[in-house]
Amino acid sequence: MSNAKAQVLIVEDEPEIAELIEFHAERAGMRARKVHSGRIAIDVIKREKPDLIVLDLMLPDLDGLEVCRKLKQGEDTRSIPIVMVSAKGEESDVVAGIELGADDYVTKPFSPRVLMARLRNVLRRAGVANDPPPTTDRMILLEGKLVVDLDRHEVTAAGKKIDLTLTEFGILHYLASRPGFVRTRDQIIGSVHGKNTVLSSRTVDVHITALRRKLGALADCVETVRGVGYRFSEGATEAE
Amino acid sequence: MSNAKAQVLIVEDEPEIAELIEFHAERAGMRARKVHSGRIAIDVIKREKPDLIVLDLMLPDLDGLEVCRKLKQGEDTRSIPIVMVSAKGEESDVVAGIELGADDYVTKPFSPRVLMARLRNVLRRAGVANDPPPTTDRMILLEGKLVVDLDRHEVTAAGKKIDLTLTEFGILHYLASRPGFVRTRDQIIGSVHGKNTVLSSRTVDVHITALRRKLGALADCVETVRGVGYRFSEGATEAE
DNA sequence: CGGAGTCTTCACCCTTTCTTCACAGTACTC
DNA sequence: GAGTACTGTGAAGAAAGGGTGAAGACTCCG
Repeated sequence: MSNAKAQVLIVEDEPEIAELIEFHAERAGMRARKVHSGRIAIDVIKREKPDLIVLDLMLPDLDGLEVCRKLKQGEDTRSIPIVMVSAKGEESDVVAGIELGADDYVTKPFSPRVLMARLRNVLRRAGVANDPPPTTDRMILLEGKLVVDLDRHEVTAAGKKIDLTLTEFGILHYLASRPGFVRTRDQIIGSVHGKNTVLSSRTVDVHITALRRKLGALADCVETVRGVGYRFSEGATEAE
Repeated sequence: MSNAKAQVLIVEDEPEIAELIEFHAERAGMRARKVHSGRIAIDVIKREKPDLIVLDLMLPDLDGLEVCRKLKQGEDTRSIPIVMVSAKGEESDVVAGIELGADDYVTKPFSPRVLMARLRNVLRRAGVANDPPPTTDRMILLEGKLVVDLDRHEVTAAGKKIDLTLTEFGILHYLASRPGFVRTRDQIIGSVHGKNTVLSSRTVDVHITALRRKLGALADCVETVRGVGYRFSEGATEAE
C-alpha cells in the first residue's frame, strides 16, 4: 500500500461543481484532476489509471453510464472504484450504475462533507492509502476570528492578542487544529502532556473554563459536547 | 461483487413450504437449494457458503436457533445473512434469533411476495455493505437524508443539524449502521451502555420517542417492529 | 527561602439527561 | 367487537455531567 496521495479523476461538465469537488479532494489530501467530457475521461483513465473516479451521470457527449460500462469492460480499468454523481430524479440511472459496478453515488446537490466521506470510504474499501490531511501548519487561521501561531506561541482572537498559559495554549491549538471534531478529555490531556499521563479528567474542565474566560467574545468557539468532550466550533468553515 | 445468481439455502423440513420458497426464489432469479434438517444444513453451508440462508426455526433434529448460533460462531459462516421463518407464537424465538445475529424474519403463514421482498433486501444489503459485522465508518450516510458523523458527534437530518443527547445519538447510530436490520431492545441497550446492563427495556421506548420527535420529518425512519424491537427504515423498502 | 504564576484536585451547585411509572393509544387475536 | 398484548408518551424523581471558586502543590526565579 503506497503512501502517496490518492489520485482522483473528476468527470464533470459543470466547471463550478468540478472545482468544488477538486477543492475538497485536495484539501482531504488527494491529488485531483478534472475532465469535462466522457470521451476524454476514458482516454485519461486508460492512460493514468487513477485510484478513484468521480463520475457525473449527465455529460455532454458520452453518457456517464456509458463511461461506466466501458470502464468495467476494460481489463485494466475494471477495478478502479467509481463514485457517481447524479441529479435528483435520476434514480433509475443510479441503480443502473450500481449494477454496472459503480461503488457508490451521491445526489446533487450534495454537501462536500458527504461527498468526501464517500470518497474516503470507497478508497478505504479499495485498499488505497490516502494520506490524512497533515496538520503540520505552524499557524491556524479561522475566518479572521482566531489566529494560533505556533512559532510565536501566541494567540490572537478577534484582532487582540491573548495571553494564555502553556496548557491553555496547547488545548486551544489541539481543538482548533480540527475544527468540528470532538475530543475526549483523555485525548486533550494526552495532547498536552504525554500519552500515558494519569490525570483527573476534570482538570480539563478547569482549563476550558479559564480558556473561555480569556477568549472573551469567542468563548462560544469552545463547545461542550455533553458526555463526550469538547470541540472547536466550526463556525463558518465550508459552505454547503 | 459477483454477477452470478445469488445462492440461497432453504432450511425447512416441511417439503411443501420448502418448495414454495424454492419456486419463488428461482423465479426471482436466485439459485435455490433446500435441505430438511439442521445438521445437514450446517454441513452444506460450510461447504457451499451460500449468499443467504432461509432458516425455519422448527426443525426435526437441530433447532433453528441452534443452527443460527453455530453459524455465527464459525469464522467463515458468520457473515452469511439469515432470514428466519417462524410459526406464529414463536415470537420469543424470533427475538432470540435476532439477538444471535439473524437479520430478518417472516412469520408463517407468509405471503411469497413478502418473503421475497425480504430476501431481496437482505441480499442487497449484504452485497453493498460486505463488511462482516460492524460498520467501521466514521460517518453514516443515507441518501442525503441523514448523516451521522462520529468524529464531529453530530447528526444532520435533511440538511439540518439536530441536537441529540448521548443516548439518542448512540441509538440512532446503532440502528442506522445497519439500515433495515431489526434490533431488539436488549441489543439497543447493550449497544449504548455495556453489554450486561440491567435496564427496563421500556426505557428504550422513551428514547425512541424523543429521537423521533427530534428527527422531525425523518421520524418515520425509525420503525417499530412489533413484538421484536426497532429498525432504521431504508426508505425505499418493499411494498406488501 | 519567599513569591508569582501555573497546574491539579476537591467540593458544591446547577442543568441536562436518564430511568421508571402510569396511563393512554393501537395493533392483533379470537 | 371485545380482550389482550404491545407501544407511545407525559411526568417526576434519580443520576450524571459540567461550570466554577478555592485551596494546596509544584515550579521557576530571584
